[in-house]
Amino acid sequence: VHEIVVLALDGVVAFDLSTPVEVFGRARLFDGRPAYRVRVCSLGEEVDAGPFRLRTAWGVEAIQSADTVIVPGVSDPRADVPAAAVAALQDAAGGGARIASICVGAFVLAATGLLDGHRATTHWAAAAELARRYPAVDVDPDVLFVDEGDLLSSAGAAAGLDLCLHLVRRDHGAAVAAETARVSVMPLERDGGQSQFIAHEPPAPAGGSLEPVLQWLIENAAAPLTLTDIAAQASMSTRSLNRQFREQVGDTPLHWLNRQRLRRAQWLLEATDRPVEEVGAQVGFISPTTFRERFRTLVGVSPQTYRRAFRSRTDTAAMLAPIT
DNA sequence: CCTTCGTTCCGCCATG
DNA sequence: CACATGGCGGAACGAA
Repeated sequence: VHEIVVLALDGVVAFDLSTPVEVFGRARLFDGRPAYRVRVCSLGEEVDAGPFRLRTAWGVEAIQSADTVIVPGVSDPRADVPAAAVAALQDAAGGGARIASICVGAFVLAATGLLDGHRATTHWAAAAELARRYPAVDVDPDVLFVDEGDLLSSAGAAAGLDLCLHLVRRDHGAAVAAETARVSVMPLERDGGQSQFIAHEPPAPAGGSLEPVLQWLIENAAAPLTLTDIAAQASMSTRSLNRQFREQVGDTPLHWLNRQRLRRAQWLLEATDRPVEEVGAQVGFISPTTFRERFRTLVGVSPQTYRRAFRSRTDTAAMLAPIT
């Protein structure tokens, strides 16, 4: 059984702590057996969790046998991370364990140096501070979570749910993840719709001569681009562009571009009150109808439903975990 | 839901 | 000859 160990440091945010406990703890395989064994460990006897104290049954040594270590946020991200915790996390990573942070848990992870040279995210309000303190970490504040293979990080509290479900999907497939989401009363759309929430595909498939073009595409996604435009930018023929794209990105140019547009649209639906039609127009869909239809086929629900589902869940999160 | 029209994208092949 | 490019045409797809 896959071993999950959650590291509870003093000041641990209860919401972040319970997210992995609940999600992984509820995940079931097809035959009904638990998909994970979940343990919470701590440095000392008791953990100060703010409004309450927590007694854990395991010490940090539990981390050594973990397949995945989860690092929840702590109430003061600026606080020094205990050396024992740093050492334990470094050992775990050295031993091949997967490590994921939730919310400002990214500060703890960054303190180990493991994030150096990697992309990561954290709670939006703390992103600038993280980037300032750890310049070697490539901080992306605009995404729900980042998957760098064995190093993952998620944004604000609610995004921790997405991250955990993402891991369930990676480990046991979409069906198990969907069932877990259902049991946890998560809106389905976030796990049903594929990887639209993953900010960056895992390690950029090297040899990306198209990399600059991709960057340019992302920046100009709002403009009405045609294949010819893109080919011109890449200074190659449309034929070659199509071929290279398939080889390097594994997708066709326009299909990929639309995915970027939809990702941006999701973000706008989450973060703003702009009307659906406006959002569609702003990310580069000429016709509102087309926008709605494409959104639906890729994400699984209509833009309106998506916004509602997201709002209801972040409200809950904001209520339970007003972080920093 | 259907229909029309333009675009995309890929197999095939010539060319560098 | 191995390899990459790009033009051509048509089937499939997307936009309206």
